[in-house]
Amino acid sequence: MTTKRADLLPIFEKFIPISEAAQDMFFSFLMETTAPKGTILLKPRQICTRLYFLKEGFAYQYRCTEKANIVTYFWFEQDFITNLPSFLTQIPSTETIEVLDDSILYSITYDQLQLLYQAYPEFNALGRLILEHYYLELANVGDLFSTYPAKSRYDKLLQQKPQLFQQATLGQIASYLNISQETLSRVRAQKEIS
Amino acid sequence: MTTKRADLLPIFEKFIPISEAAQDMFFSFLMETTAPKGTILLKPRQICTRLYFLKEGFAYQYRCTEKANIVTYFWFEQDFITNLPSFLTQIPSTETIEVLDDSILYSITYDQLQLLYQAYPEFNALGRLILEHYYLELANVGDLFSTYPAKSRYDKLLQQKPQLFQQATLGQIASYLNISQETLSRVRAQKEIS
DNA sequence: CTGCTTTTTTGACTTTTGTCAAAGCAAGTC
DNA sequence: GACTTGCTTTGACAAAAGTCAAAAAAGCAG
Repeated sequence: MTTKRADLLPIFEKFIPISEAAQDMFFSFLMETTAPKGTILLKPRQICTRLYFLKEGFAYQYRCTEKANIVTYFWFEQDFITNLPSFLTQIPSTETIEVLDDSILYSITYDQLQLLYQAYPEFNALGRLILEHYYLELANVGDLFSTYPAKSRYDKLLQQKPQLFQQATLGQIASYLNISQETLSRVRAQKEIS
Repeated sequence: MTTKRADLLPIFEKFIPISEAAQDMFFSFLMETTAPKGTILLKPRQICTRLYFLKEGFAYQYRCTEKANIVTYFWFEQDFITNLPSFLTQIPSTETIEVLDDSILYSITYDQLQLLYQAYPEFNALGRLILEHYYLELANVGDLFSTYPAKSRYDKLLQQKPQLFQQATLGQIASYLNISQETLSRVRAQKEIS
């Protein structure tokens, strides 16, 4: 499908050029799916076998605890979705990935990716560069959480991911920020005054 | 130096085999340094140009704020030390890396590493695998910080990194856990009773 | 052993955040 | 327009953690 190529190639090329042959193998593996709002991409105790590219839509990840669901990540359009801890190690995930809006996804499996790594060394460079990108992303999230108090965390997130506040509910955002919904509400009210 | 080879090769081989030629290039770049306790490996506003391997010793990273220094990472023997955000992007660091015990370090520069990536594709695979390892490590740290309350964080860290409690002061550990030293002290006292 | 310094603990009090419960708002449906 | 249903805000109170100050304990040098 030419549209998949048109969607993904520019993203790859931002990192590193990929040979025609490698591209062909990659796109022959790539699967397109539509996922209606509420679709679960990964369940707890399940091994994450797919790496998704979110062409269109919105998704999030959460961990179920006795008390509540703790939101741990959000994905927007053009993001690569996967539970990296489970995907990289191929051990069961502790988290759930759920689609929050009707979405269009492209995906390949872990095994297919390993074949690509073996067949085309340049794919290792791409994998490394994309991983570097996600490492920096995660480091950024870590930064967010070392911030104190609640209000500063809110401000930082608002600045870093303004889109989030238009797509997620305040309950989900509060959970992600690791503060109660009530505290988030009060923090926002306070904000308006100053 | 044969000793560097003996120290590092087994670690590489755990991930992926490296050709003789690639090894030769790598070890020709590798520099050995001794760093007495208190040595600063990276200062804020400085670009992190080196990737270190901590053969022997103990080191940590902290961010200076108006109020205090916030500890953000610890490294033990056999760890790779670098400020990845600065090293990967080659933009100035916001953190300080300091050696807490007399240490022996091996290191290569960012530019040397790029030469290795270009000259030997297999190095990309190694880079990717090591990065995967550090991603998982960081995800783990993130996990630690999503834990609430203070006592649970302490328990988790105690379980995950018992060595830490023998090498770092409680003040440093409290800062790393993002709780006050007094709270950490009380949490530990509480622990003894039960 | 003795005095010094550094680290850790304890106490009293304050601030921040969480919890529970109820009320307010908004969007969509009949 | 009235009625669900889901999301957000507000209020009252409780719990957790921070701060400041001082005491106790542990390490070290002479």
